[in-house]
Amino acid sequence: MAAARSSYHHGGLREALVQAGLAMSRDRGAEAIVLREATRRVGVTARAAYRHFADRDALVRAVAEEALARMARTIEAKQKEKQAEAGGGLAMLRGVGEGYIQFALDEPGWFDVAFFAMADMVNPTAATRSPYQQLHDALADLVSAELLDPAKAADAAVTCWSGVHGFATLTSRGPLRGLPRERVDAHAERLVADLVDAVAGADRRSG
Amino acid sequence: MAAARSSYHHGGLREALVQAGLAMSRDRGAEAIVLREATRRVGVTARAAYRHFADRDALVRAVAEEALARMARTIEAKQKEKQAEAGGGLAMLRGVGEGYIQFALDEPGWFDVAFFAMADMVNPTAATRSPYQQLHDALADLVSAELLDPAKAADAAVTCWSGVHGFATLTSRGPLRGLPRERVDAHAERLVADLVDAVAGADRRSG
DNA sequence: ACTTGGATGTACACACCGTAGACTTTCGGC
DNA sequence: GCCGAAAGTCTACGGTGTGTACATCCAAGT
Repeated sequence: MAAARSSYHHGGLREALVQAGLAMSRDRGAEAIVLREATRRVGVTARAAYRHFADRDALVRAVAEEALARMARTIEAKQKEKQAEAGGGLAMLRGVGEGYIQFALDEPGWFDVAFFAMADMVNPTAATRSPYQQLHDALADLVSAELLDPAKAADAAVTCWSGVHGFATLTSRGPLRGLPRERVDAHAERLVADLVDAVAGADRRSG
Repeated sequence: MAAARSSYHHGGLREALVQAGLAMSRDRGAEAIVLREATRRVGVTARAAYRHFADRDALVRAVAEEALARMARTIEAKQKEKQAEAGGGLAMLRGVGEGYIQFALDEPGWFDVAFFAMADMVNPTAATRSPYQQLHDALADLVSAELLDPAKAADAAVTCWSGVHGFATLTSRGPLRGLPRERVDAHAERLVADLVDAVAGADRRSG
């Protein structure tokens, strides 16, 4: 069922094409995903792809969903790591931010593709756990722990997402991509700490 | 000299192609810039473009530079507006943030293209005034006014740029693009205020 | 066991894109 | 007025997304 057939019926074309797409986009991002090349790698005619995807864009979206899922896994791992060294809801939120950024830096191409899937991510479409949902869960925990005013949760989400996404974009494929990794990591840690502080420390400061 | 000639020599092909590129990218961003279509609009053979641009990418970069210049003008206008209602260096910094975001929302396509030019923007390449430089100038003013610790200026730049760029990306062409404009504007104002406060208010809070 | 229908791939074709080499027209300086 | 360089044209090649028509395979039903 999973192995490559020697003739005619492939057996798992859709999945194979997504894998090919992941390989292509890993280095040079979403625009490097080309349908014909994907079919070529899999060993099938170009037109065969259209049995599984309406058009190239549908392939890209499928690849994007997989990339997004991997991103979510990176975040989850980061959260576990941080929770171990210093627990609490704040650590979970920091994990989202740092995991988000780490994925963008480690896999800039996939981060670029994943952004496509984020477009439909806010709605409950995706069954997979998404970074957006991970952010919301972390903020919800903070609300439960009375570290965050429920009325300010939505604003907090926007603030955190914006800061982290902007930093990730600028440093992974943007103008700041030239910076040495250690310097970027230092910036990231401070940035995330500031964001978490601004969001969850608001009650303490201004009441 | 600037008007379109009736035959053979165009007179200002380079500029005309950039204009065509701006028109094409206005709605659908950088990937909508197609070299052949540009030459077609200008009324010239495809190959003619190569007298002025090494390849398509060079065209895109040229368009990006123009888009970036327009962005800078939007920011400048915003700064003048804000400075009138409530002066001070803080108003200048707020102007950068709000102008940046406003441009992204008003001209999402050009914002997308402009990002290409930002890549080479940090270096002193561009003669034109860039948003990055406007940000740095505003922060420098704050340092002069002793509202910002010089040692923290670099961090402040990263924090502001990340927050504003992320928000602009998410709301102009990203997952948050569906939000009604008034809501986005409200978020933007608060976000920028928070950023400015976090950056220039740090001394007051933590000393 | 044999047919049969729907899913899956194939063959071929088309328009469009970026780009290259060789040729032609025009412009500016002597 | 000539002539070299600059600016555009013509033709062509490989690559891409996508459409129409056909071939093949698998599984179910009698």
